[in-house]
Amino acid sequence: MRATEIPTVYDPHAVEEKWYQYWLDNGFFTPEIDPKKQPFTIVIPPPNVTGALHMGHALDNTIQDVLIRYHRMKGDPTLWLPGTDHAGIATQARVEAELAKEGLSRWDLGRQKFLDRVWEWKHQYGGKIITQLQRLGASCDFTRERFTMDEGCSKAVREVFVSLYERGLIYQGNYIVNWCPHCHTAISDIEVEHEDTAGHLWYVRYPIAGQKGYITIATTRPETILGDTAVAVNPHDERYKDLVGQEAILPVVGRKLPIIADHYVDPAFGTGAVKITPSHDPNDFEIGQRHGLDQVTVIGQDGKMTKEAGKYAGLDRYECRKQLVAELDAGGYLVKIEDLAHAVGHCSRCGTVIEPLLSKQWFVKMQPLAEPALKAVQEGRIKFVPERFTKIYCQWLENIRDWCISRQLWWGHRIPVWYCSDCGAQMASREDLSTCTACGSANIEQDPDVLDTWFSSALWPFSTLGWPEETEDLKYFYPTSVLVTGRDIIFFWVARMIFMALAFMDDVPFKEVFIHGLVLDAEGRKMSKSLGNGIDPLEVIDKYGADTLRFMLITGSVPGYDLRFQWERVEATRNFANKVWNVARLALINLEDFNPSGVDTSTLEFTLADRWIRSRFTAVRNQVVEFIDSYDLGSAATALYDFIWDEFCDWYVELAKLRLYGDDSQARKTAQYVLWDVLERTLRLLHPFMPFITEEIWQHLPHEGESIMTAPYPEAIGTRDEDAERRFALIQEVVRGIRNARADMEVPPSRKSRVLVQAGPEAIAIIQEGSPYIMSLAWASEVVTGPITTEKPQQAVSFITSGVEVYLPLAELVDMDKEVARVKKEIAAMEAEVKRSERMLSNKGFLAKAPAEVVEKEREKEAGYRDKLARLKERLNRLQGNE
RNA sequence: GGGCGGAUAGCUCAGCGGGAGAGCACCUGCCUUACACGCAGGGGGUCGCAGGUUCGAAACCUGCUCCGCCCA
Repeated sequence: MRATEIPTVYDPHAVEEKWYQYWLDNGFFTPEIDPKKQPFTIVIPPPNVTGALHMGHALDNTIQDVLIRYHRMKGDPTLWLPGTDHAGIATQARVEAELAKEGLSRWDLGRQKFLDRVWEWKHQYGGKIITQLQRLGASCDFTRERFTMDEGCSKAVREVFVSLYERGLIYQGNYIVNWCPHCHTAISDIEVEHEDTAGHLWYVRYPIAGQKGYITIATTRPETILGDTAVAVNPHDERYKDLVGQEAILPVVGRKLPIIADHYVDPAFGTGAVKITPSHDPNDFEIGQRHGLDQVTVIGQDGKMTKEAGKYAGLDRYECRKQLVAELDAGGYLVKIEDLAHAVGHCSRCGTVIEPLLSKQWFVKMQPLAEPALKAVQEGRIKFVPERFTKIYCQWLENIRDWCISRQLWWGHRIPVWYCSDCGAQMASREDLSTCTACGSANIEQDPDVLDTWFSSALWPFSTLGWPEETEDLKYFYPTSVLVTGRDIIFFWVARMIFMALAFMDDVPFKEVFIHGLVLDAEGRKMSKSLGNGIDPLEVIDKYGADTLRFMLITGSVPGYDLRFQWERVEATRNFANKVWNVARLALINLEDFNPSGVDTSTLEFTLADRWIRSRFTAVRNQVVEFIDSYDLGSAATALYDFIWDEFCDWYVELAKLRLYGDDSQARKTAQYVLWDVLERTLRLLHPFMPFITEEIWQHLPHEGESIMTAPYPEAIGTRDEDAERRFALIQEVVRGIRNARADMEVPPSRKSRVLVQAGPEAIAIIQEGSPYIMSLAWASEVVTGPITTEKPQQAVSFITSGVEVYLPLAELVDMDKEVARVKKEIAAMEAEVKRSERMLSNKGFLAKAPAEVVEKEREKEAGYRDKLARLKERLNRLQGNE
C-alpha cells in the first residue's frame, strides 16, 4: 500500500488479528532461556475455566502485558505463563445445570461418569477466556499453558497434601464450618460474604429451674433455640451473678440448660444473656468447647430441620422460625421483637445464606505456615505495591484461623486419603492405593471429598513451572518477578501462594505484588451480573479496538485505586489512537523517498525545532521508564499521550512541514530524519501500551527487525538539550501570545500580520532563529526585530512577555477600546502578582526561614513582574494619549 | 465495633509543603494540503467542614461530616 492510500481513519479490525497471528506464528511469546541473563517472569492469575473475560480481567491482563512487553523489549528473557483454574463449584454447577436440562442429577450418572462429562465440557467450552485474552493482545507463552487439574499440577497437589499431612499440618476434625445448603458443600471463611441485612432481635424468656422467674435472652436466629444447650452471661455482669450455676428450662423443648459465665458475652448487647447453640454458631461452638456443652444439631445439610427438632423436623429453617416464634408467643415466652441490622453470611458463589454447621472436614493448621509468610513480607523479601496493602495482608495472617480445605464436590483434586474398613487405618498417599498399607486388606475406600480449588491455585507459581520435578523452567524462572492482581484476592490467593511457596520452595513465589483496583461502572458501582451493569471488554474491542481499551484502562488507573468505566473516555482514547495513526500517515507520505540507512547524521543540520523535539523525546523516554519501573503505568501512558499529541503533533510536526514541503533538499532530509527517528522511537515507547497500532505503523516505516515487539526498547537521544528547550519555550510563548491577541481582536486567520518584536539582544537572537516558526504558527507575514525603543507602532495589538514586547500593527482591524481593555486587564493581573510577591518578600519569617533558592526565585519573579507592569503602564499611557 | 481508602472545575480524575492542573463537556473562531475522531482561542474551582503545625498548607497533624471497600 502506498502511503497516500492509507485511510484517514484507523481501523483496528483490519490489523489486530493479522499481527496477533504473526506474533504467534513466529513464536515471539516464547522466551529463550539464557543463563547469563536475569529473567522476568509473571504467572497469570488463572481465571476460572468456566469464565468469560470481564473488565477486571481486561485491566489485570493489560497491566501484565505492558510489563511483559516492556521487559521483553529491554532484552530480559521474559515469560508470561498463562492458564486456567478448574473452579470446583462453578464448573460443577455449570455441568449440573446442563444435566438438569436432561432431567438428570450427578447422582444419576455416578461419580466417574459425571467427571467424564465435566472433562468433556472442559475440552469443548472451557478456556474460552484464553482466546479472549488473545483479543486483548496478551503476549502469554501459550506453549506453556497450564490447568490446575492437569497432570503436573495434580501431582504437585498430591505432594503438598501428603507432605503437609506427614508434617502434621493437615488434620481432620469435627468443627463448625460454613455450609452452603445450595452448593451443598463446606466453604472456607473467606468464601463467606457478610452483608448487612435488616433482621430482628427476638427476646425470649427461659424459666429458671426450681424457682420462679425467668432469664430473658435475645437472639437473631430463633429457630436455633431448638439446639440450645446453655445460657451464658458475662462473668462481671452483676445482674445475673446469682443465676450463674443454676439451670434454665428451654421453652417448647423442656431441656434443662446450665447458666454459665463466659467473657465472650457482651453485657451491652440485648439483655446481656445469650442462648448457646454449639452446633450452629462458631462462637457458641467455642464456648461449648470451653464449657464441655452438649452439641445438638437441629438443622441439616439441606437447610431443613433434623429429627432433633422434634415436631419441626423436615421443615425449612425459615418456616420453622416462623412457626416456632408463633408457638413461643402463644406460650407467653416471647417478650418482644426489635429491628436489628446485622451481618449475615452469604455464599460468595451462589448468594445463599450460610448455615454454620458442625461437620467432619479437613483443615490446614495455619499458625506454623502463617509465621514465615508474615516474616517474608515484614523483612521486605516480598514487597506490596502500593505499600499500604502490606498492612491488610499482615493483619489477616496475624488473625488467621485454620483453613477448611475439604469440599463436598466431585470436580476437583480428590483428597488422597484412604480408609480401611477392616483395620480402620487412615492413609494419605502420593500414589493411588488399592490395598491397606497397614493390614493389606483390599477393603479400602478413598475419601469422597475434593480439595478447595484455592489449594491448587496456591501452588500455581511453582506447580506450573514443573514442581515437584526439578525442571529447567523451575530453576530458571522461579521465583517469579511480580504478581499482578486485584485487591479482592489478597487473602484467597496471594497469602496462600506465599505460605505454600515458603513451605515447599523455601523461597518466595514472587518478589513484588502489584495490587490494582476494581473497574467500576460510570456511577461508581461494582460491575456485577445481578446489577447487569457489566460492560463486556469484547464489545469495547469490537467497537473501538484492543489498543483503545488497553490505553483507556491504563490511563485511568492509579496504583491501588478503583477506576470508573466511561464510554466518553473510551472515545477520547480512540481519538488518540487516530491521532497516532494520522501523524504516521503524514510521516509516511513524506518519507517515501527516505532511507535512514543512507543518512550520515553528522552531515545533518539540526534546527532549533529538531533539537527541541529530540530533547523532549529524551525527557519523556526517561520519564516513561521511571514510571513503569515504579508500576505507575497511568502516569507513563499520560506522559506519552501528552508528548505525542501536544509536543510532537501540535508543535514539532507543524514546524517540520516547513522543510518537508520546502525545496532545500538538505533541510528536507534533516526534517525527514528527525521525523522518522522520533516517531519510530516513540512507537517503540508506546508499543507495550498499544501493541497493534504501533506494530502496523512500524512495519510501514523504515525499521530494523521482524517485529516492533522484539525490537529493542528505545534509548534516549543523547542527553537533555536545556538550551534548545529554553529557547523553544520563548518561541512558544510568543506564538501563543500572538494567537491569543489575534483571537481577542477577532482577526480572521486569512488576514496575516506583520509582527514587530522589541527585546534585549539574547531574546532577539532567539526570535530571529524562530521567526519562520512564528510566521508559520501565528499567521505572521514577517517578523521584524529590534531593540526596545520608545518608538512603538500605533494601531497595534500588543502583548508583553519575558522581557519581550510584541506588536501586531493591524491598522483598522484593531479596536483601540478593546486594546486598552486588554492592557488594563493585564495590568490588573500583574499588579496582583506584584502585590503577592511583595507580601512574601516583606515577610521576615519567609526571608529568614525559607530556603535561599526559593527566596531568590521569588525575587527574580518580582523583578520580572515589575518590569512587565512598568511596560504595560507605558503602553497604556501611549494608547490613552493617542485617543 | 475495628481497619483502609476517597471527598479538587459541570463529569471523571491527576497533583500531596513554595504561584490551582488534564481529559471530557461547555462557549468563540476555523473544512490551514496527517487527522472535524481535527486545529486555534476562551470561560469555569474560598481544593468536604473545623481546629492546629509552618515564614508558607489543596498537600502535614487532630477532630468532624458524607461516600466506598474490607474485616469482625
